[in-house]
Amino acid sequence: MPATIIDIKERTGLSLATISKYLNGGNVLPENRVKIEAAIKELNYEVNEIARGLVTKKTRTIGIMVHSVDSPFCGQLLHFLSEILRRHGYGILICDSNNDEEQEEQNVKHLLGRKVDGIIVIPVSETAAFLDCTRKRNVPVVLLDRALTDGSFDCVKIDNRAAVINAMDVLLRNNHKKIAIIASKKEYTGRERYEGFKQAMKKAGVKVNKQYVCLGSHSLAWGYENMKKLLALRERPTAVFTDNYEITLGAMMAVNESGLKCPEDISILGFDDQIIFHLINPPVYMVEQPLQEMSEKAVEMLLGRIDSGSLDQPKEISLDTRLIEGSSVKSLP
Amino acid sequence: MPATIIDIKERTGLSLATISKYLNGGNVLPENRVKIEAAIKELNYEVNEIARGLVTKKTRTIGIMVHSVDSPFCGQLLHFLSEILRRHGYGILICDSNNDEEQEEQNVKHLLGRKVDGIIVIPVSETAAFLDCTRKRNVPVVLLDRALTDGSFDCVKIDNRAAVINAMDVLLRNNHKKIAIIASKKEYTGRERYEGFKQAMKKAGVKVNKQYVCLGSHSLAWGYENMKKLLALRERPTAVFTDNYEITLGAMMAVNESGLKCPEDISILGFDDQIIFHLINPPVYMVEQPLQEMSEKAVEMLLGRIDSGSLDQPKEISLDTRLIEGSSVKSLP
DNA sequence: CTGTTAGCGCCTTCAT
DNA sequence: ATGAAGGCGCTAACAG
Repeated sequence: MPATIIDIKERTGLSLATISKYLNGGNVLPENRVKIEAAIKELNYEVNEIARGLVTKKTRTIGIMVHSVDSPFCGQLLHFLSEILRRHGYGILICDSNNDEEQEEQNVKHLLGRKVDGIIVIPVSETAAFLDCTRKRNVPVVLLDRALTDGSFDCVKIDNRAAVINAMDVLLRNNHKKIAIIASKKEYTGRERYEGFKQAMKKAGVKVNKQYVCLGSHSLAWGYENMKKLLALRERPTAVFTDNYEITLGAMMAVNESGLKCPEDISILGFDDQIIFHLINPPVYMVEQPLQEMSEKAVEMLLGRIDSGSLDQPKEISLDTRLIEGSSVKSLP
Repeated sequence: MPATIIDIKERTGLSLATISKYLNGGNVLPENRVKIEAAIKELNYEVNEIARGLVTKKTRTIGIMVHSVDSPFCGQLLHFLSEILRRHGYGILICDSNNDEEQEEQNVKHLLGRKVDGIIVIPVSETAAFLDCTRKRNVPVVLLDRALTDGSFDCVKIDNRAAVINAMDVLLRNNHKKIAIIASKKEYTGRERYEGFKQAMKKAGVKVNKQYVCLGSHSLAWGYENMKKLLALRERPTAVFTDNYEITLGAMMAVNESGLKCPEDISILGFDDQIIFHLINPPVYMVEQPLQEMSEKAVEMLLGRIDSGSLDQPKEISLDTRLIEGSSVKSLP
């Protein structure tokens, strides 16, 4: 049985109110403060956050829903989010949506029942229906990495189109024309990056060969298969833009396995910075997302809503990315 | 303001007790059940788990502490754990210890303050001191993957020595004698697997060359650097056992970069099954851990303790591993 | 099967 | 600065 505030009341002779005040950072006579602190130590007292939550209506807990815990991208984001939230005194309740919209919907309910103060979500769904109940309950939500097609929620993401346009410049100024893309099709990020790809090509006056456009799933397998396919084409592309970590990795493997060399035989431009891409040979040219900054902004926006209860117009923040130089792009004459 | 049980009491004219009973799966007259269900739907009522927790002293929440969220191994485990616990109606509070013992200690306190019903931990620390407070508070703990040098807690892990001995047989029966090991030094798993390595060598009557023993950190860099070092030796080993995912990956990169070929020039035997090892060329011979089974056992043990309040002697479960055939081992004459 | 009555541990007015 | 009392939303005895 853990000690309660009553135990320390009896131990110190003070009233509940005084102790509670101390616990919450209020002013207490120095002598009383000493007494209380002694009692806390001896009794090994610890605030019962549950009881506190019941009366304050704040659990100091943030729910985090990720499309897949089992993904390095989410893992890194979770790492930052958890560190930042801890610094603010918040705990985190993590839910794995497991790339499943139904699960995602259940997760929201689950978090709401647990009275989280707010929710950060890297969504699976593309529409906002699953978030309706957070509205009714007035629980603030911040979208991370992926925006939704409808509904208005705060959102922190990167400027995907600009990132791709900027990155594609590397290929274009090295005189690549036969440029392929392997990307995910349904996700917000995949769609946006494909847009960026098309815009970059258009601006450069380079025609997009339909055979070079491989839109499918966000998976290593998709990257692998399609790179194989591209390499087998009669008119092989000279460069490939790979849309995310999984796809890039799969594509690199396909190249290695084919006996061809990157960048001599094919150039690769990737998205997402994972340590592995620095270490393999050649190091990959890629777009780095500011994961820490994204996490910080997301927390900042969420806590802002929570603290102020503000219902202002939702904000959408698009952060800049950085292009990391590698040796995976060949310069063409 | 979410609806409370009182709102539905007024809406139905029933008493709190009846409604509570319904909420907890008790028997209620069919007509009342209908009334209650209607009210719940209309009022959009949802049990307040906080209030419930305050009285039942159960939060139906399990704390999970991992040495690093940002690691594929932990990510996969989290995936399974979260799915299994959800099935049992539990939520999870995840803490990232970030490979830091101090953080780990704070995490325990944090979880205890949040009154989790139990804790599953993949520890950073090697001794059990940081878990003392769980004892005082009578909160059950299950260790996962890594045992501690002292203290007695339930523990679910694999039989590391047997796994390595079994795996090493592949190298030995293919007539490898110059076998190196790159492993982590401090961690429980690293130590155990090194033990297994030595035993296997001893049993086979093969002497361990000290130059071939690289004990250090659990990191990609360690694998990379040491494989480079091994490849540069005058008397290069013919095979290398790599202790875990990160090290194996680093080692593979070093090989690729060196221009040498696996398995022609050097054979590799890895630990931990990650999809990437199936896809690279050559697919890696490796030990697969039964992550799902580990997760299930851990949950089972923990919920067992929670439900029964039993304080029986802690149990240690060692699961069997599976050897996955690859093409990364060459047969020597 | 249903209703009444106490709390769970804490924070928050109010007085003092 | 401190104390006394009431209540957060729910469940757990009881009694009927």
